[in-house]
Amino acid sequence: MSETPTPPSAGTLQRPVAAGDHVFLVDGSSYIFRAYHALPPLTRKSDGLPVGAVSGFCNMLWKLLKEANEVGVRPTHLAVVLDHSATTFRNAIYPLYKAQRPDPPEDLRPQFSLIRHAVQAFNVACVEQEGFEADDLIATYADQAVAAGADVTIVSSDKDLMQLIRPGVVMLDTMKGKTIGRDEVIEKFGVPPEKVVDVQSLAGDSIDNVPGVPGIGIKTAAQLIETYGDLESLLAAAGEIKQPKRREALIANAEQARISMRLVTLDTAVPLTVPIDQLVVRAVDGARLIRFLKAMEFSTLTGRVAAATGVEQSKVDPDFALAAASARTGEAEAGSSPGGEPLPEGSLAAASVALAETVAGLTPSALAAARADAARASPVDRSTYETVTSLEQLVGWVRRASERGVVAVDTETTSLDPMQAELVGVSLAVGPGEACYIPLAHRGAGDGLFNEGILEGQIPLRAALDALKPMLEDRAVLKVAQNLKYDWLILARYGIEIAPYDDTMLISYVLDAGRGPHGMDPLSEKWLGHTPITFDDVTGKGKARITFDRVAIDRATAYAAEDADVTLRLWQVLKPRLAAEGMANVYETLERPMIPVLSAMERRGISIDRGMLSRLSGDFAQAAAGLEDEIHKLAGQPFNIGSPKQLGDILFGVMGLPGATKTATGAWATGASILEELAEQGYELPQRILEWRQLTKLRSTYTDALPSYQHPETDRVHTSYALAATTTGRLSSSEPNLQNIPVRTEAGRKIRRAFVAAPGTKLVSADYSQIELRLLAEIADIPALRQAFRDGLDIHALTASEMFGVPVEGMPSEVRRRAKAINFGIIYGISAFGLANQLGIGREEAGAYIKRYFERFPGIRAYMDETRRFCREHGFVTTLFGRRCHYPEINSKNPSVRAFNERASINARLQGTAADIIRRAMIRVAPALEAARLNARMLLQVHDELIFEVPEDEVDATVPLVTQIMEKAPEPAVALHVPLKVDARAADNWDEAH
DNA sequence: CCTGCCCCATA
DNA sequence: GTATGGGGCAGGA
Repeated sequence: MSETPTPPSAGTLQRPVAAGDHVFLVDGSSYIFRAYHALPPLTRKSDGLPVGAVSGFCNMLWKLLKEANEVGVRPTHLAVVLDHSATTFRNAIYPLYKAQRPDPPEDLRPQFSLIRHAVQAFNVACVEQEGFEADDLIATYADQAVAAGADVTIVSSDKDLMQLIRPGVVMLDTMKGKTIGRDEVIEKFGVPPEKVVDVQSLAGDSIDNVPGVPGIGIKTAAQLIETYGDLESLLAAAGEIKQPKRREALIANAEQARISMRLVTLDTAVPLTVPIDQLVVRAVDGARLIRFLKAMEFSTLTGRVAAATGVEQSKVDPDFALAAASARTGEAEAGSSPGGEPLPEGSLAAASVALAETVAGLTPSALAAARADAARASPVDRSTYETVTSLEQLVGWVRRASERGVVAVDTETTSLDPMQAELVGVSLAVGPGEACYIPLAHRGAGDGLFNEGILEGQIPLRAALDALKPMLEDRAVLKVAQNLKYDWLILARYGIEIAPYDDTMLISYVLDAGRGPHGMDPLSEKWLGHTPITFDDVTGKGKARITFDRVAIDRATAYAAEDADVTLRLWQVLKPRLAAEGMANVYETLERPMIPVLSAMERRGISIDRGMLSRLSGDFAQAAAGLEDEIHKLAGQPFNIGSPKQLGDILFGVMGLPGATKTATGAWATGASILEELAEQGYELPQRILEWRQLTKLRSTYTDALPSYQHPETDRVHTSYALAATTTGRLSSSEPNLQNIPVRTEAGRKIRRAFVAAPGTKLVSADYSQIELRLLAEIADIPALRQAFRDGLDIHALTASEMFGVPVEGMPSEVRRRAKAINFGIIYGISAFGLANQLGIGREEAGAYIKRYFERFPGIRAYMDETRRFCREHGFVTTLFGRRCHYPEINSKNPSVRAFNERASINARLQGTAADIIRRAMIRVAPALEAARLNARMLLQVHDELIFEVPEDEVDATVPLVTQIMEKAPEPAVALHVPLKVDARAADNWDEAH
């Protein structure tokens, strides 16, 4: 590359400016605005991120550095100078200065920090300084350069910089491709550069809100300055001016003109934090630059840079933190299906490789391995954590986060319940060991009566959030959290919507579901070999537990900053594994997008009829009390019916009823099936006990518990969904568990009736019909079953007919019931033992059923064999959408453990695929409703059912929309050979809607 | 006060 | 036979 000589000083950080040098000062801020308006809009192809200004900026910078530029000289020193903040010393002079400047347009905003990344990628100095405008920095650098005998080119067309032009200093308008020198300034202002400020202080500037003298514009100002020499001379001689209006205006606004002079005059004495010597041009690192350009998807420039630097671009991956795959929140599909079928959406195939910040030649798995090694190598050192107590400190951390492009975030609050929690502090980590805690609402460790006030030395909460919000919402800064849904809910209540984001818990879940817990402490142990301070350590536990706002700030810093530190390290270890193990697609399409979906559902909650539950509770209690008397009478003595131990003694010890069996621990078994057996034989006591158990269960678990979960402000019940709790991909619900609300018995359904629609709305319940059986037909590839579903037949009756040779017409219900049990048994990984239990028949008979079933449906036996074989070989099974469910004990020497894992793995493919499908539907519902301008809100998910709250007059429009989304949810990733069927209904309560 | 066990509610 | 969460009891701290 003889055309692109390495600067003589390459590799050194600084070299004094000397005669013959050429200093280029790029006015970054004004360039960005200009490029935005002048260039055609450009968005990144794969996700629509606006990048027009970034593109223009990169092309300009490349030209300056490597190709012929208009000045015909290459810089020895170069800096991109940016405005740091809206407030500068000029606001002290004149508060209205730039006060009415509108916010930058929406699609320009995210480009600012991208341009900072660009400057870094070019290995060019980026200068910005608190309290000064870019123009002042440029003025100061220009002065120093000229003093040292160097030439200066200011890359800008901003008229405010024209005052700096003099021998040795020119401006360069790269977009118009022309230089601006003395002549051009005279053309614009009518005066030479040294008198530009005089003209500007008279003419003012409406855009920057420089007042000037009313009625005097550039032309008149130039004329006056031409005549009188400068502003002061003019003001001194104002009385002599002939035109009365002009005379009066000048006299009346003399002071205003002087203020304007101070506003427009650039400060050439800024105390520079980056000395001019450090602006020396450094060698471009081709790979680094290409990483950035690829992430931006600037293919033309990437090609040029590759050619000029000799870097093979195919060996460089896009910058992981900036690439579309990381920035998106999961709206797109994957590049290819797990089965290898090509899909219409292709963008993610390349992007998932981009997840790793690979250097050229390092494969994703090599990177993942290297990261895992490195994680254990650098120990966690809590002593380096910083407590952030001033806004200046905080701004520094925010800036660092923006520069790095990745930051781990954790919130500390007053409660584990995100619906009740108040923010107490925030911790950040920008690199391993580089972490801080920002206490915001810590109180004294008082007894609750005294020391109530917020401790001093904390940044006011609002100010801190205002400082954090732009970074937390900046699309160029990836936020990493552990169990983000919690922090998302907290921050949402403070008006912050984090984007883009990663969740280490979900990454771990995608990679290792079934291989252990995904909480931070176990993950830290597993991957970092480090034991973090536990929450209990800091807050105590049980009765002695204190809320986090009472934790001493230094202690809180150690705990909270460590959490952020550990989270970032976990992310570094786990994230590369996604690409290496081909799981990025599952994470991005099935996990990450669920965070906002579930957050919204939890935040919304569901309405319950408290009075109805209270009445039910009384009814149940009364009925149970009656049964209790009866039971004691039948038993011949009072005892605790709720104690299985005592009950077993009465039934089998005292009364000597038949069919006694023992549990694993040697106690009498008193489960429902045993009591039912006895009841059928005519014993009255077991029947009464079953009734008593049902009533007391319904009362304690539901009618009494549910009202206690009503939120004090919303008056609704807000469950919590766990995304990483099951091996199969199902969600789980807790506090309260709304996925096990009774439905089978009449008494139970009364509880369901207490889940009601808000006034003016209906509850709509939409559930998949026999989804797992349909997926069995699909996955096991059973043509007869597939066809039966396509024909809309009664699948259990058909199974019975095939197995027992009974015609479907007039089939006895008992025959159909048996076939139904077998179908369910298949889904559960059938065993003769289990089927026998379910049907109340002998093991041999059950075994014969299974044998006959497999004879009739050999494909299903093949499916089960293949699943077992695959799981034994790999330790996991996959769903249709590529989710992996791990069964590490599948090869256990213990036959019953092994058999259990085989059944679970057979079930997991079906249950897991169904879970994937409803997740896909859930992710699509909100955008579809919005597009249709419907106001329905998803409230609950119960594995194969979604419950919505729908304005009454929108029910008719909402039901088909939701049904359609659910039935088509597998598409386009997977084209099923069986139809999915969804039943939906609207009513005033959940029971009638279901 | 915590833990293991039993039992039971759902899909 | 699969997947969960939770309440009450009983035993050990």
